[in-house]
Amino acid sequence: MPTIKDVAKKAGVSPSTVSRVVNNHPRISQETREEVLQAMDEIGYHPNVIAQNLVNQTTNTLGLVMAPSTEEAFADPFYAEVLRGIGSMAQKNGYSLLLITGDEEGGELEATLRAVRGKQVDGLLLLRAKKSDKLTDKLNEMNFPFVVVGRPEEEDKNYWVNNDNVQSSKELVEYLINLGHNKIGAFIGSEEYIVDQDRLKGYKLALKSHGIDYNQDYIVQIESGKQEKAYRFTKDLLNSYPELTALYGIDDRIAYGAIKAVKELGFKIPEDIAIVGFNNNPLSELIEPALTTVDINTYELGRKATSLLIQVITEQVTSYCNDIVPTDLIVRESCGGKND
Amino acid sequence: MPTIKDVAKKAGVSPSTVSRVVNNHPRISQETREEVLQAMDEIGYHPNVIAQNLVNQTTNTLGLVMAPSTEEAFADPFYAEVLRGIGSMAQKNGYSLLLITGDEEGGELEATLRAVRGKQVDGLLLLRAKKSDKLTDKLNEMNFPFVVVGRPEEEDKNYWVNNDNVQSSKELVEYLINLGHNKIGAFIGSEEYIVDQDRLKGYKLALKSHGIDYNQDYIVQIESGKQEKAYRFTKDLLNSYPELTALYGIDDRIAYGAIKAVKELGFKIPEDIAIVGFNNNPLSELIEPALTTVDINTYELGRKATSLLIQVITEQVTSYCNDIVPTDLIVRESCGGKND
DNA sequence: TTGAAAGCGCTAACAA
DNA sequence: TTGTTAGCGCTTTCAA
Repeated sequence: MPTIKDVAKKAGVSPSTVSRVVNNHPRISQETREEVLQAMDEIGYHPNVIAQNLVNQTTNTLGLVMAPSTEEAFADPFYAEVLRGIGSMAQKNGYSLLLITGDEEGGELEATLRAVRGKQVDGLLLLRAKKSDKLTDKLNEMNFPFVVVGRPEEEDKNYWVNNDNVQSSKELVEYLINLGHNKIGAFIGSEEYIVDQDRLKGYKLALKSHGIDYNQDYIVQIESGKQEKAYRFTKDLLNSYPELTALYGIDDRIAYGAIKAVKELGFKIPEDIAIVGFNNNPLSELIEPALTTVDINTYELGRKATSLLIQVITEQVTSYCNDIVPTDLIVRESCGGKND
Repeated sequence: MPTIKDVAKKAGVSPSTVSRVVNNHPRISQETREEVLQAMDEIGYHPNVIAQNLVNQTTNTLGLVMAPSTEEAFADPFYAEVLRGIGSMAQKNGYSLLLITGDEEGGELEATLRAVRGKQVDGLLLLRAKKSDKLTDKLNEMNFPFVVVGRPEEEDKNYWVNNDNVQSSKELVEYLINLGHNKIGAFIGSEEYIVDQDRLKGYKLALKSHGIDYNQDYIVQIESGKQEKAYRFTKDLLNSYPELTALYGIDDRIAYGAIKAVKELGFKIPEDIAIVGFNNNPLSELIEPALTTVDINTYELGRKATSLLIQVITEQVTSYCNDIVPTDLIVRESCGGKND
């Protein structure tokens, strides 16, 4: 592989001159520029990016931290969609993407620190924020640029991009309430995840603002995406609390499990039981009944997060800020009320 | 950020000694090793990976070439799943993953060459092979290590990992034939993609071996994943050829579109029309009726491809070879015949 | 406008 | 077992 020296020799100039034409340095004569370009072309020269990275102390690469494990990560359409957005924006700005995953629970912390300390990335995108996150603490301590996709615990000590989960969850539940439901079972994720807690908060707010008492018994904890569990839990829940007329799944896939269970129990959807989900999984319009859910605009989330990160890296933004991506209530058939 | 020199100074040794303990060089006394380790710890030293890469002329990074554009790529669960497999194997062997995508049609060629020439990756994984692929030609010319996921045109001039699409497609169609179908409409992708042509070949072989005439009119070209189109094309197809009793989608998502159309036309599945898909999309067991399809073991495909690539890079394998990952026919409800 | 020289942080002969 | 030295391929100051 030819180096900058080879080009220099061929063109009869110094390596620094070649470097200048490679980097479009302005103060260089048209003549030499052309000679050098020709020489580069003739011997098939391409700059060694690693060497550039070393001397420039920058890599034009963004790290993508997927929590908690690759295995789960890619199985979730949320990731696929947010990756689309990230990829599109990164590319547009000339950044590469380095995937960072951990092999075990929490393994991504080590992997991430290695990439950061090893100077392999200029900044990080953290997908899915945990409530107490050692990684964010550590990164802040190191003063390393990163953007959280989701709302971090310390809202004003981080850059982040998120949906307004509280508000959209509230709207979703109010939609149910307006349809006449006031006993609504809900499957919510672990306390560890902020998204889940935000959505639960929205649920509570909706009840409150309509003067409906919150009943802890109607809330079932579940890991997001665990359809099989949702299926079983739904049966348990409806057996224990036959007064329920609606079910709220923290994730569309949870709702699918619920739908299956409800049908098997012989109830009709939406006549006997209304069901809503969250995230607008592509399948939700195909399933029967088509699921009423919230579209969280995942693609846009990815784009905005990436754009913000690049601004942070290039110091176009210097004080903590965030961006809220709007959501859309997608009314389909699982609650009736299509005309609402 | 402390460098190797700082550690050397602190520990009272030379930089090369520090380098040796970092790299677990054997010939080093226990004493100095410990002193150095302690010094590293005290000043918080971590090797600069970029500098290591430059001097070692290797990056421990695999490039992932996603064709044709990020946007489409991540929307397909195939990618998500194959990424899982790749990620798992890469991690296990200490390799990082660099995502390479193009911003326009064919843009990934440029992006890939830049990464290769820039020495950013040690090898490449090409996802989804095109029939005439400039990239593979170019890479072979440069003698750069890569593995194709899918079957490349020149089978014995590349390393590749694939499913036996011809055979599994044949089995799928034979399954339909055994159920009594002999007029089977099929939605197949562009001629450009080898996967699609292989599956079409399997379709033809199945008919032939059962003495059924092949009817070109029953074959509709479609881009894989285009559910909306499949929906429209299905209506057209069934209107034009009411004699059809079964539909074959090159991709489960195509089948979803077909299912929707068939239902709307008032036909029953599987009683009036049987439907099969391909790829075993996670949604296929949820849709109604649950879709009979072929599981292509995408995760394993990713793992095997990565493993092979690493072998090629480390020169454990030096002559062209390939690996076939077995598929499984997944019989669900969309054709009846559950007991077959 | 161009070149010489130093240096980014690391590794590896070679010598001691 | 350890240190000295050169060099990976590039950029950039400084001087011309």
